[in-house]
Amino acid sequence: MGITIKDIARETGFSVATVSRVLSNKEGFFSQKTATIINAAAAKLGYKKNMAATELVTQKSNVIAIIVNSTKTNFSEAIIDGIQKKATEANKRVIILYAGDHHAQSQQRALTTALERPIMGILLLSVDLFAENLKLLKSARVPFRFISISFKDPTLNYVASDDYQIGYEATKYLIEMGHRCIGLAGIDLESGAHTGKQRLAGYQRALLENGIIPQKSWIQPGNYSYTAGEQAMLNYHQQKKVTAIITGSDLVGVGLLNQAAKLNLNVPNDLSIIAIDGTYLCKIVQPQLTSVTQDFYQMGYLGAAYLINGQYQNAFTDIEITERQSVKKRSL
Amino acid sequence: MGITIKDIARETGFSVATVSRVLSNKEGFFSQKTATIINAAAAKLGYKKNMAATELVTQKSNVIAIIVNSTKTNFSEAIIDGIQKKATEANKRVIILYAGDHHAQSQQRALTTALERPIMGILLLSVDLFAENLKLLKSARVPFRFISISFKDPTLNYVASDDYQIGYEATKYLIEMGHRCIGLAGIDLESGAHTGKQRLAGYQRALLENGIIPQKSWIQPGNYSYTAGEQAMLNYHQQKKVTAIITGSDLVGVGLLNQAAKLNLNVPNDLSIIAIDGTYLCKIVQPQLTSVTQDFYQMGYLGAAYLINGQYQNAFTDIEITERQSVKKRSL
DNA sequence: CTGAAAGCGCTTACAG
DNA sequence: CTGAAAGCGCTTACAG
Repeated sequence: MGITIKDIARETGFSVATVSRVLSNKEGFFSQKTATIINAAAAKLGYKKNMAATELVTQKSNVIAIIVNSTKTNFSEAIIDGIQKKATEANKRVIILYAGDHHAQSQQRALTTALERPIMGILLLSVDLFAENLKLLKSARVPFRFISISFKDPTLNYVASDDYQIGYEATKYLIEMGHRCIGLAGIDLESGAHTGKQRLAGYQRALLENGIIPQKSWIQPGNYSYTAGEQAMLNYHQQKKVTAIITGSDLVGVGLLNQAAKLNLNVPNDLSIIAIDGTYLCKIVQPQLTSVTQDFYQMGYLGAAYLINGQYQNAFTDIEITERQSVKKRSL
Repeated sequence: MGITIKDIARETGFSVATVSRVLSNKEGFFSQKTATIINAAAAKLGYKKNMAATELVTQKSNVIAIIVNSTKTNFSEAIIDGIQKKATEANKRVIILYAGDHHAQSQQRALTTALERPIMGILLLSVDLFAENLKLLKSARVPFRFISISFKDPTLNYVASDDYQIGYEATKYLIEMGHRCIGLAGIDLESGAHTGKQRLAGYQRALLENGIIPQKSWIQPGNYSYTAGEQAMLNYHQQKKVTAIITGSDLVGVGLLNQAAKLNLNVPNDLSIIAIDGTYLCKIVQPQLTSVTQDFYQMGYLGAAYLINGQYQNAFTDIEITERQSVKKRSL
């Protein structure tokens, strides 16, 4: 596949060993003079190192594999930017594999693609692995770490927001804004990750602390999608109880918002919404969605750093409430 | 890095040659009986083939590298899905590289990451390469193809929509809806790709065919972004001339829509909008955006097919007008 | 400072 | 049907 060090050796008269040394910059093992000659020849011939060969002999790789869902998780981009930043600083490469929209088979394909070549580690962006795929991943001797979702299982490492805190803060904020009947919509309570359950726990805690008894009907679980938001709104509308809703993602928030409009409900006058995530989606809808904003860039950066440094502890990144236009103070 | 065929050879008593043959399924070169033994051993030891080694010796690769912009091109997902589909059918792997937000350096990093290992080809998703990076790409002996943008340069292959046709159809549609003063916003006229220029040409053609003289002020170029849409709307508002606008992307359309709302303009009553792209964004805003819808999935599928088959012609994929809520018929 | 040689994990003519 | 051997593009002790 093109020019090799052998070609350069032939061209310059040096041995492949020497060529290899200057091309991989083994300081002290060559004179400046021969370096100049060899580099010139490399440039002239358009040499490109075959990293696969290097990885084969050195038995280590400098590539990080990211596995992402192809589902509409509009925040993966920020996470990836954070990873790239850290990777660049540490002189690592990153490749991305698509795991499809929560299908066992495409998950497996992505995993296999990553595992069947030398990589230094795997970062999984909010992909909730099927049991057999988790087993596959564990059986490989490759470090890995989840980003943006967390687990109870102590053998699984992650960098994520503190989802308990997210549920707690969102609820507390709405209570401070005068709401007492507060919905929680679009979170996944069935998943292997305990993201949804944690948010629910934080939500319940905040309610109880303020003397509010959580009602079962206030909770409309879902899979974090736009349609989950639409469906939840339909259900809330039948009950006519809640005055404010926390949505499991921005997309759930937008679905809910648009369904509310169809039902002739005005947000925030008739109904307040706070979305969890805080990506650009919150800013491009009308009214703009108030959100619990997660620091996705930081998640990516930290996740990459831990992977690169071989650190195995978990970490939480910061969250904050970003006030926009979808929550209204309710006078009692 | 884990179990190798040598380990399996030792375990089973066969030579590495035989192990290799059954593991890579060279039909006719082994008995069913030894296959059973070897496969069992491989499963037991948790063997994972090192494809990098295979690629080194066979001098060919089955991985397709996709290079994408990290910019908010919300349609890349559909393209990638199409590519994955074809790749899976042809038993190829795909890896994705992020080229950042139009920075020469991160483009180069993505390109290098792809080129410094064996790959069968490169697919570039709407990435407008800097001159030096295009040169780098051409100097490698790797087939490549652009997707979703087209070029004049005959050495560059692409699969895209016919942008002339897009400009033409969008304009014709608005004229049929009774509009005569029609804006074109957020398209890039400077880029190396001729996407923007083609759309402009189609637009002008449709205007002229209907006896309308194109006005320079009707054209507000930009970089296909949300902010380009906001800015364009501000400019149009000062002029108060156009009654309908074609936007270079869905995101431009949304930016324009929201800016219009800030200016107390009602879409579609005061102003009609048709967006080019037609991704889910058009459906999650209010009012929903009418669009010239591109078939991104098909672009990806076809692009991958051509790359895999070594076909070098260009191709156009279908477009269609999808009517939603942002264009209103204007009675004359 | 430089070269010859061994070896990373795999495949594949060649011989049997 | 199976094995010994050479080789893909690189790196790195070892010797000089």
